[in-house]
Amino acid sequence: MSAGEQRGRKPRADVQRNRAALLETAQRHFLQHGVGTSLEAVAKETGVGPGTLYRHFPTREALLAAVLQTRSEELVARRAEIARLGDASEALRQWLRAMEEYFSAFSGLPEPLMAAAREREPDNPLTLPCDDLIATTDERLLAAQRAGHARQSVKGYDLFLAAVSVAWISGTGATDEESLGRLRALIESGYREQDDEE
Amino acid sequence: MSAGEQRGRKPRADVQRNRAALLETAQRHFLQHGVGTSLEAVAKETGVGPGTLYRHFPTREALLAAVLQTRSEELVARRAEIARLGDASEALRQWLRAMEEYFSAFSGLPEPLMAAAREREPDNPLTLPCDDLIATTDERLLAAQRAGHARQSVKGYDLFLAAVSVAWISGTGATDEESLGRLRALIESGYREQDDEE
DNA sequence: AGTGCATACGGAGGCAGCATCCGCTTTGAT
DNA sequence: ATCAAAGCGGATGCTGCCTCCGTATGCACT
Repeated sequence: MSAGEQRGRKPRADVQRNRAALLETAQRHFLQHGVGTSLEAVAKETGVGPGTLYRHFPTREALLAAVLQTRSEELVARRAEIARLGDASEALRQWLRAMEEYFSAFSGLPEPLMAAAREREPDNPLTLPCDDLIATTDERLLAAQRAGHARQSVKGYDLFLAAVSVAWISGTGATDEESLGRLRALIESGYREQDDEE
Repeated sequence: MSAGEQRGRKPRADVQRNRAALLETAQRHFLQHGVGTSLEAVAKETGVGPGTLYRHFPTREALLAAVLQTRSEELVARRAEIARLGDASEALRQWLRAMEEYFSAFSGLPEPLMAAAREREPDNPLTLPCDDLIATTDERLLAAQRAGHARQSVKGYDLFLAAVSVAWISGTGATDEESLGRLRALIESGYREQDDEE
């Protein structure tokens, strides 16, 4: 299945192999050293030349997007689960948390993510995920607002920004989990409708 | 005045001249290109060698701290004004805003600032300002809490983090002033005591 | 199996920025 | 005018980015 049009020749075997190996190494390096890790080092450790890396992934963002693919799919799955929740308020809370975790996958991820949100050039492979996330946030927020659980003055983009912020702070490593928890609570009590006590 | 002990020789004239010129150029470059600007370029444009720059300011952080000196003094002055305000709630609001503006002086400033807050090594010249700001935030928050204007569960450090976050987002340039305003409002309604309506 | 060709590889190399070191100049004191 | 200390600045080595092109590799066809 899958191949819509593999006109002519069958793709070479080493291409897939190298691509997979590069993704593997890149993920490790992103995890250990953040998104700013040396691409040259990734290539070397994979056992390929820099040229091969750059042919497969022309920019750092492209490599990043490819490495994030798995996590993106997880997030989409989680979104579907969350959408089925009855409690709109709880759904919104969980969705914000899911986004935050996604943004915290690698240290320094929020920067290129926000850069992608800034420049509306569609050649940035991180732009598409972003748009999608903002749209989903809007959906969950609207549902919560309809249920009277969230202030009308808040916009989905605001909560997206809040989630990115918390992820950014988390990535700086300057803050313990306790402070992060209080920050999340602060944001939550910021967007909640006041009569929404439980 | 000033010179407590200028034992032996009078300091050379070119030292002060170069230092001032470097600060001037550096401020311009930080403003235009953010805190990551090329130090080599700063030196070249000032008309001195790289060695001279690094002798005066051993690290990027040292240069940054020196350039921020003026703004730090302004912030201290503003803090004194704010401390004189009768309304503790308004004082807290203004102080948070003042911090945020300080952090937004140059694009990318929040990163090294948080890094300074993380590593407790005192050789980082940005650490001291940070500590001071957090302490002041605590003072303003405590006053607001005593007046019943802020939730007891909030800590000064949380609001410090919130201010840094907004500055960071602002620095990414991905967000218009309107969204930033809503984000500030969200934070404010997050730390305010609910019965504090006006 | 052997041949030919498209495709992909990889490393050399140019570029930019960081940070250091050391021979030489400038400066203030005598 | 002279001297020594203090400061200067550029040459230098290093790391990382990214490109280009000669070469090796794997697929298809015989």
